[in-house]
Amino acid sequence: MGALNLAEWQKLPISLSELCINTTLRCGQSFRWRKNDAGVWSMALHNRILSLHQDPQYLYYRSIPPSARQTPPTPPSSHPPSISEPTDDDTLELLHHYLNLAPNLTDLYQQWSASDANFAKKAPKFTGVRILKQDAWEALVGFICSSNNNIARISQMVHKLCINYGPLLGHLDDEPYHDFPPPHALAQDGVEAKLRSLGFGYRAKYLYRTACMISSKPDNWLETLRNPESPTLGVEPTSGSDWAPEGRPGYRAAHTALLTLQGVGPKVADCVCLMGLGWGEAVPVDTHVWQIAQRDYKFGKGKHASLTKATYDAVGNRFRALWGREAGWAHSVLFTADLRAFSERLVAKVEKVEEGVVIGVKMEGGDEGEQDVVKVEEVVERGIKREAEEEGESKVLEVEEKVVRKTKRRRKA
DNA sequence: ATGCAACCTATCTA
DNA sequence: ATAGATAGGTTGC
Repeated sequence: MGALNLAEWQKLPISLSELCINTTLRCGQSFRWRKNDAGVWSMALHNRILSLHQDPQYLYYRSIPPSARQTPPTPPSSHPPSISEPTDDDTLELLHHYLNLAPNLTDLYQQWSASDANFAKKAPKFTGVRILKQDAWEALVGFICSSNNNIARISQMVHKLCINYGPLLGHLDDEPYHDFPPPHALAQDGVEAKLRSLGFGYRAKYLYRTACMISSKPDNWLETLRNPESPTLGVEPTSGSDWAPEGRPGYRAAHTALLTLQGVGPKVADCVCLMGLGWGEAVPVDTHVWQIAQRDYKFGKGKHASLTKATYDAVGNRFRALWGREAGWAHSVLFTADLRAFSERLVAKVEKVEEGVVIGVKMEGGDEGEQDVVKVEEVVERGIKREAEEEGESKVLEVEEKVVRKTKRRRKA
């Protein structure tokens, strides 16, 4: 962890409340970031390899530009003489855009907390969750892969797409980094069979057919569906004349257009709207969000007993009415809180341990009461397995196992 | 308009 | 140890 020479990195002052890459880059938005043992996140992006590291004061960044590679794709003479190589300012601009740094996340969290007690309760453990501005095509492909799937396998599948169909940009830590393949690369004969052999399952056909459909449209078709408001500043009142719980007309139009693609249903369409097209009000209702809607927002009964198309829209409208124009951002915070990969943050905090006896246990992130004691106990167990794989903090593990035994006795007492 | 089985696969769960 | 459920769903009947 400590063998990083950060002196050679560019840095940007930013607080963990405004951006937490450790949460944002692995909460199921983007599937290509990889973290090494030194805590450096890397990904091929826009013809370069980008690396990130964060501490409480700064976001550190650096990129391996095309010029550092063996064979530049374009001769230097084709560039204007003043800008012969990508500069670090260029990278900063790219970062600012990709990480979507314009909106003030702290203000937004405050707004959502003021209008929703449940958000106020859950959010403090999951600050700095920011919606990335990803490429729309990449988001589309990634979320077509996401159906009936888990984040680990989705990431693996996207990686295979890049390896097999994306241009090689270079190496880092002896590993190849490929850029994301363009639509025409996936619209070739034989792609479906190849993807099946690579383990994509029934999504192989969806990807091939959607790639063909996108390739047959004008090049900028996806871009025409984008939110034209360049940076979405979220601090203005959300009850403007153009605002409705259904969302803005441009968002509805984009959503409808995306539904015509193979393998794209309402949930995937909303993921692309939110993370690829800049529509902050898009609320993807997946299995997690549906659970949340039932548990914390009184859905799941009467008219909205099951997740039909009508219920899907009702859930989105409810959250948009509650959280406002950046409802999709707030949704992602609660979604992240529900992910198993982050369940360790809901673990009860051990105040003191003496001779194997738990003296005090403080619950965080849940209601009081018998029901939740059982819930937390389950979360603790999953948290242990998770940590054992990733961090290997043996002392913490021992303590938490004792917590498990302690709380287990209270099961259904 | 709602309900339902089928769809690929790796991992978790009981 | 092993069948069943689940993981950021969509499709077609």
